[in-house]
Order: sequence, then C-alpha cells, then structure tokens
Amino acid sequence: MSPKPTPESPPEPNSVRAAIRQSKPFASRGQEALLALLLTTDRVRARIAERLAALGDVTPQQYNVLRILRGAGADGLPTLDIAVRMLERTPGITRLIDRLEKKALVHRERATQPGADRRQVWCRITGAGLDLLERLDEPVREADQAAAGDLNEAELTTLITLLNRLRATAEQG
Amino acid sequence: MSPKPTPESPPEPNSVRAAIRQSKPFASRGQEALLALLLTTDRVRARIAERLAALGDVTPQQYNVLRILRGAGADGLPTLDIAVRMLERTPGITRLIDRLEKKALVHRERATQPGADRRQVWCRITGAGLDLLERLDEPVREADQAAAGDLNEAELTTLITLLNRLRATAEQG
DNA sequence: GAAAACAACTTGACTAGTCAACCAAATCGG
DNA sequence: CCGATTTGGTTGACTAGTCAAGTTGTTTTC
Repeated sequence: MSPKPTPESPPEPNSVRAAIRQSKPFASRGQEALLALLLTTDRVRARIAERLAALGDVTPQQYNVLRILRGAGADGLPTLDIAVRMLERTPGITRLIDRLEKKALVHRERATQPGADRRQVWCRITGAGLDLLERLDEPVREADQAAAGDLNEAELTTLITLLNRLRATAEQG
Repeated sequence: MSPKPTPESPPEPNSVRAAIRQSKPFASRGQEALLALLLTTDRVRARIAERLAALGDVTPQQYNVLRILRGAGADGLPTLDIAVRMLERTPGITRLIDRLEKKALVHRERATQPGADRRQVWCRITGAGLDLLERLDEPVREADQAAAGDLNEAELTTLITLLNRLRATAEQG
C-alpha cells in the first residue's frame, strides 16, 4: 500500500481509515488488521441481523438456537448443552430461550421421569419453530453465498486459515 | 445420538467445527469463512474487553470515546460527531457518554456562546480521562501487537485486503 | 449415610446496541 | 418573515451479553 514517508496521507476510499474518519496512519499493520476485523464483522453481523429480522422476526442468536434444536431432533436438549454449542455464557441462554418460548417457537420442560436428572430443563423446538426454520433455509443459504461475495475458493481458504490462527492466539495469549 | 451413516470426518482440532461442536461439514467455503469470522472476532473482542477492564475499568467503547476526545483536543466535539467516528447509531452514544460523565472522565456542556448552534452538546475529556488514557497507552499498544501474534506483515496485508473486500460486499449487497 | 462439594440452572444488576418517538433549535421556501 | 422541514440530541422499550449470587438436585467422601 502506501510507502508512508509522509505524515498524514489522506486515507484511500474504502480503507479502514476512511471508515472511521481517522487522519493518522496506523501505528502498525497489526493494529490495522485488528480494526479491519472488527469493522468487517460489525457490517456482516448487521447484514445478517437485518435479513433475519425481515424474513422471520428473529435475532441471529434466536435463529441459532432454533437450528441447534432442530439438529437435536425430537428429544431436544438440556439448556446448558445449547449454551455450549453457542459459545455463550450460561445466564444469557436462559433468557434467550425465555423469549423463544414466549414466541411459542420452543417448548421447555423440567425433566421428571424416574432416573432423569431433575435439575435439567429440556428444550425442544415446536412445530411453529420448524416451520419458521424451513421458511428461512433457502434465503439464509443464498445470503451466506452472497456474503462471501466475490472471494473465490482459494481466497476463502486463505482467509479461514488466517482467522483460525488469529483465534488461536486470542484464545490463550 | 444419531448413527450418521456417512463418514462425517471428525473436526480437526482448532477448526471452526470443533469450536462449535458441530459434526456436519460446512455446506460451503463461504459459510465456513463467515463462521470463522464471527468466532474469531468474538474471541478477539473478549480479549480486548478483558484487558481494558483489568487495566482501567473501562469498556472498549468507553475507551474508544476517550481516545476520540483526546484526539479532538481542548475544544472537544459535539456528541454526534463522536458517534460518526465510532460507527455507532446515535441513541447509543448519548448513554455511553452519560456513563463516562458519571465517572468524571468526560465533561459535557451545551453550546451557549452567541453564534453557536445551541442544539449541540460539546463533550471534552477531563484531566482524569487523560490520565487514564496515558496509563493505558503502552499496555494497549503491546496487546495490539500480541493479538496480531504470529502473522507476519505479508499475511496481515492479505488479511486486511480480504476483510476489506468482504466489508465492501456487506456494505451494499 | 449425612456433610461437603459440585452441577444445572435462575435471578439481579450492569453495559450496550437497536428502533421509534419526541423536543428544541436552525434553516429553507414561498 | 412565518410555517414546514431538517438537524442535534434525548428518552423509552427491547434484545443481548457479562458477572455475582442464589436454588435445587446430584455426587463425593469420609
């Protein structure tokens, strides 16, 4: 990119600097990468949320729970097993499912059968939940494709590799 | 669980699939990339938040506002100018600054001078705010370096380029 | 075979982000 | 120069994520 001998060259269109209206160049490539990561994810997340809200009046997290429960089949899953698959802390999941239950997309039931662990609360997706997911399947697949946009397979692979390495660092720096 | 007739190769350690305990391979490279992006950013964000909370009892957004205000100098900035630089919607910024004012890191004052736009509320960083930032500068710079970790300059440049292209797509798909 | 440790949640109190509605000051058009 | 629109900002009502503390049921351990 820029040789940056000069102080304060104007940011190029579409650069991270332009996005945040910052006139100073970055202190380091690493800092620029970090900011690019955060900015990009914010945009992508917003797009996803927008689509899901328009199509099914659910948030991304709610959609995520529904898919996990569909995958779990008829028995459903105990609350905290969902949390593990969502990478979320436990208090959040309880209230998330509260809201799904209020919309009648999920049903909850404390385990009571003899021999069962009665601390667990089993969650399963309702018929309405399944219908909703089915309606969303196609649009979501298409949107995922569109999001990856003009990156080809090789570029996507590179991106995945680099992101996984960043993540490994973050997970135990 | 399910017998799953197909081979269903087990996820490799450190892969996105392993992270979310998913047994199915991804439908597409694009989907995998999207998920890697979201997962990685979550981890990175958590690391940053953790460091800032430990060092200065501020959240990343609060830190961000403080840096913007330091950059703005003695006059400070009107509320919404901060929002623009943060890529944030307006209602959020008001309450964010409410909290900074409560901590006495920022001072707010409605414009009253003759000729001024009296709708604007000027925000400026206090002495305590500047002190805090100064204490954080070094550790933050180091943490940024560490986060980029083992990626070299060329890899970082590649990553930035790919992210910027994804972002361009997301911004107006 | 009870006391202690642990596991599966739930609740409360924050920070934050989103949308919609609102108020007041500024500006625009006729 | 007066009414209509726009701009700057705040408020209310949600969803969501975080931490700390509680409750109830299960497992250890001596």
